Amino acid sequence: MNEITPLERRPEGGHGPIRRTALHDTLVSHLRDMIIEGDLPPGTRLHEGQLGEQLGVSRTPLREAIKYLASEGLVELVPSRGAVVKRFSAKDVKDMLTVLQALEELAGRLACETASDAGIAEVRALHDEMVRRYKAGDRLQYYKLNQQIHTAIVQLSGNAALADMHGVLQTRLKRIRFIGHEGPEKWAAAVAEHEEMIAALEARDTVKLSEVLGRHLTKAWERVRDSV
Amino acid sequence: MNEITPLERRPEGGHGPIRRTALHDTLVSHLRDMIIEGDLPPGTRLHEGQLGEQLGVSRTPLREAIKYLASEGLVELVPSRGAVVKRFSAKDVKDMLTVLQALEELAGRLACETASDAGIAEVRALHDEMVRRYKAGDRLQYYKLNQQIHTAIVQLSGNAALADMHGVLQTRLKRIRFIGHEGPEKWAAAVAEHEEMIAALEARDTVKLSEVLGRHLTKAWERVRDSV
DNA sequence: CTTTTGTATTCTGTATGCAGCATTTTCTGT
DNA sequence: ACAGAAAATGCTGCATACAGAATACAAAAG
Repeated sequence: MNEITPLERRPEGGHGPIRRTALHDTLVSHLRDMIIEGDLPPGTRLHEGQLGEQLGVSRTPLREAIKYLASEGLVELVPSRGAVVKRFSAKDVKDMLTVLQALEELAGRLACETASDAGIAEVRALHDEMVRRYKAGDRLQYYKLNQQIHTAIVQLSGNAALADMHGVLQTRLKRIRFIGHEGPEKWAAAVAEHEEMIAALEARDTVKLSEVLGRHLTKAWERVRDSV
Repeated sequence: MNEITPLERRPEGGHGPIRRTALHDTLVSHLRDMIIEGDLPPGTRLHEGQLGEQLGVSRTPLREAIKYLASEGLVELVPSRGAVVKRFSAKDVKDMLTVLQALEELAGRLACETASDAGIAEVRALHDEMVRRYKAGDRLQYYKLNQQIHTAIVQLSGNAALADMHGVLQTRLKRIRFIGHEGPEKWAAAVAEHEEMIAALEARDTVKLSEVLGRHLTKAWERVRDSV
């Protein structure tokens, strides 16, 4: 929950090739973060004038970013009334996890078949780092690495469409997972599942990996169900 | 391949509750159709000034619609150069079909478990209508009903997220399927597969339905692979 | 004849302005 | 005092205007 701060514009006296990062992209990710991190809770009306002023941007690019997010499913467009941050019911979350499960099972299968050894090693590295963060009790970094690992496995599948769909759902769920702070024993269980995942991946055990990924998400539902 | 025509604005003297359909939605579907039907072939730059004039709309709502479609994956945003209609490689199409297959298998499973008898009857009705069109040799209507049936089955699953993801992929593939005109024997095979699908659904045979849907999409790849 | 550089044009990116709808507040009649 | 209507306010939706970047073209140099 941060303060709403103006967007960082590119430094005026910056040297080097003045890499003009498109405002559109910046705005989109900024708004996305604001929604995920709870600065804009579900149900909030996105007030164009006000929000634009806070971010230091005029209404036009802001509106374009909002339309983009609407297509992504993070906000809802109400005719003549602007945009509202979408609210997900418990069933919505469960449904999303069900689909995510199917997607990750597929990703696991494909990854075992097509991933390079180097790619698998990278995932292993992420995993080891995550375990370190877990042991250090660093929840935020653990959470981020956790997401990265799932994303990385999906990337290993080499299927762009799969990565797309997975990314959309992952984003929609980020907010939920962000608030879902499970207790120590569930947390330990989650880490253990991850350990199994990596082992299966390294052994290229298609069936096993698929199974663990599926189980992992079934449990994920139990871990977040009360937070919704 | 139609001419580019101005958007239909709502009739001036329309009676009844003047249902103000938002221009945004109209524009989005219009552009979507133009891309699917090939009026805007892959690689085409979406020229804001020109396109806006042809459609009778100013640049602002047009740009918003384009951003929306970009998020949907139909167009690509190139910084400082506007938007380009996305081009899908053969691998892209195959990847999309792979994911679609996983999603439809899931949908089939869920539909068998949760669909109402009335819902199944509706799908059956669509199917019968489709067979009629097939026998009449009406390709366009056959094609549309075909898509509707798949969408309907996904709807029966009662999983909104699943329907979303399926819809996005379905839309991206529409253009490919639109051009893919398979020969009579493959067409007949597709219809036969559909018949199996409906039968499995009516019998609520989870395994069978899942299997047929999967097989159907494997064959779909063979049917369109040459069109890509 | 080829290549390079300067200039002009075109298009995108952003800001602002105006009109219409929604909502809220205020006024009037009972 | 309360209900209904009318006015006023605020916001969205769309159009237009302006500034900066990219490209195309042309002229000049090698």
